[in-house]
Amino acid sequence: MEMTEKRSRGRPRLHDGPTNGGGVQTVDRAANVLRLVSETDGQSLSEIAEAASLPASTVYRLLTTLQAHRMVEFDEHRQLWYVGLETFRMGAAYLRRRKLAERGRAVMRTLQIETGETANLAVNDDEGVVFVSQVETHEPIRAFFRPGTRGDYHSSGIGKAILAYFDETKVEVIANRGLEKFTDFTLCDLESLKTDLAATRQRGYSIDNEERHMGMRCVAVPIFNEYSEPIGGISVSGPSVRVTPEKDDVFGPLVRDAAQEITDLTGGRWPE
Amino acid sequence: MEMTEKRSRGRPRLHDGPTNGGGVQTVDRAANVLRLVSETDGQSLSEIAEAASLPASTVYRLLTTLQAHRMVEFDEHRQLWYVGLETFRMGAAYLRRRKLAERGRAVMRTLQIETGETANLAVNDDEGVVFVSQVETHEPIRAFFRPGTRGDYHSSGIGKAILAYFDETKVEVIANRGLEKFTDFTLCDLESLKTDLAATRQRGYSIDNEERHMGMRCVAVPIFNEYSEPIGGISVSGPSVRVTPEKDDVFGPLVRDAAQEITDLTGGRWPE
DNA sequence: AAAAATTATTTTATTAATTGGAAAAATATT
DNA sequence: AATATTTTTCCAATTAATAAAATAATTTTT
Repeated sequence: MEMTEKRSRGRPRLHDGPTNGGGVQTVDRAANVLRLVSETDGQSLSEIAEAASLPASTVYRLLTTLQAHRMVEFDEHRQLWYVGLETFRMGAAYLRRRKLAERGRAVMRTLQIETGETANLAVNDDEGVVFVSQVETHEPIRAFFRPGTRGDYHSSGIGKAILAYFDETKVEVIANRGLEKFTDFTLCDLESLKTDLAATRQRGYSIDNEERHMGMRCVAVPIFNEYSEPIGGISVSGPSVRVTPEKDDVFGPLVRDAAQEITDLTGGRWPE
Repeated sequence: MEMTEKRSRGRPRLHDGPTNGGGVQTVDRAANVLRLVSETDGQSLSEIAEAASLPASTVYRLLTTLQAHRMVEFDEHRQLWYVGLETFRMGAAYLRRRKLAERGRAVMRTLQIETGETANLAVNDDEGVVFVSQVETHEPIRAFFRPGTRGDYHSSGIGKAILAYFDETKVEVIANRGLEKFTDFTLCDLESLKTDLAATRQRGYSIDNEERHMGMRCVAVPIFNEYSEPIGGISVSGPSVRVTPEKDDVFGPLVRDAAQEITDLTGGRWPE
């Protein structure tokens, strides 16, 4: 299909991507500080200043400004800075947009019960996938991701499910950025990755066979938007002693049905 | 056991609250813009500029700076701005430690004073509820739980408040594990339990009418997570001579307001 | 078809606002 | 007691953000 003639009003940008040079320094710094605060569980002013390579007085003013917006909070007791409720509130709007997590929740609960294992939902951006929601199994040994956790495309079940529906060139671009090795089974070269993606398309679901964490397997399927582009995916994950290769062709179709349902619920279109 | 009057290091602040006037204007504006973008489902530059009462060129530069951090994204098709994945990611850290007990503490103190009775906070796990925090009444006769105490779903006020918002099938699964009898009033069969849960949903709070300990009553309301799933609850409990049925429709709404406030503070969403 | 209106983006002169060093005020450490 | 940290405030220097205006595209009106 042709490009959907995306015609902007107004004067077009010189540089197509996000503005690289022409940013507002102060906001740039504030965003960095906010990210630093969100990445740790409580940090002192001096630690943040150190990490941001900025004078403490500057960081202090940025933090108090963000605090006025409740985007960060300060624990008087421990004298540490944390990310605030308002940042969470604004971020939650991201999920509301497609209502992916919201609408997917019921489907994931069903999937969790059907398989007995933990169900996960993640969305993609340029960098990789971000886990957004999880319905946990009741088994004592379980796969656990915090919401907001990042994962690479090549080393996660959902990531590989998405890659399988990307252009070949895009896959190559991602591979050229480097394929980090996490376990003995991680696919670290373009060749074996491509083979795996072809197999994924063939069988209709991807398999992460201890490629990110030893002893953990998962089965995943992508979710598509209205242009049949993959925008995320769901998976069922658990310890390899329970999520065995023998179960793949039971779990696979279940995950696939769930992904189709979520795609449907969010106004997406399944490819052909 | 008052505030552990923890003194800050460093020079003390003049104005104790969050800095109101002394913020960084640019960051202040950027935070406003981000909030505006997050509050609507796609806005054009001029709409945002209008809402922010700022010149379009200024807002443009703020937006592109936030875009470089992936905190907002721009839909080329529709020419509209949306919240970005990175805002979600950073906000998700707010839930890392939900700090339910910590954040609920102030609300519980208020509830204790309003009712004069002991306020309790519990969270659910697979087996039942676990009491994690308590603000005790000053009355000599009081309900006491040691933090970490477990309670069954069917025989505690908070447990029943939570059950009332579980799937019916999940309730049945729990009932099938057996409903232990503690007093003459304990609900030991699925039928009467279901009736009670329906009444709970109806009135907006659950009542434990000497169902666990003779002579003890309590009124409870659940606390919800961001998907409106119950993750715990709070209650007011005391001897049935003081916590009489006549007081239920005074205590009920008070507990409910408190639960709503804690839900809000911890990033949860009240169902519909 | 041409003109006018609308919208987004870039450029640039102006100056308001940010900055960061240093001092102050408290606690922590030796 | 003395010294070292840490947070917060203050302030003069000047950087960096601002907003108006220009530009370039599109859409609507004439």
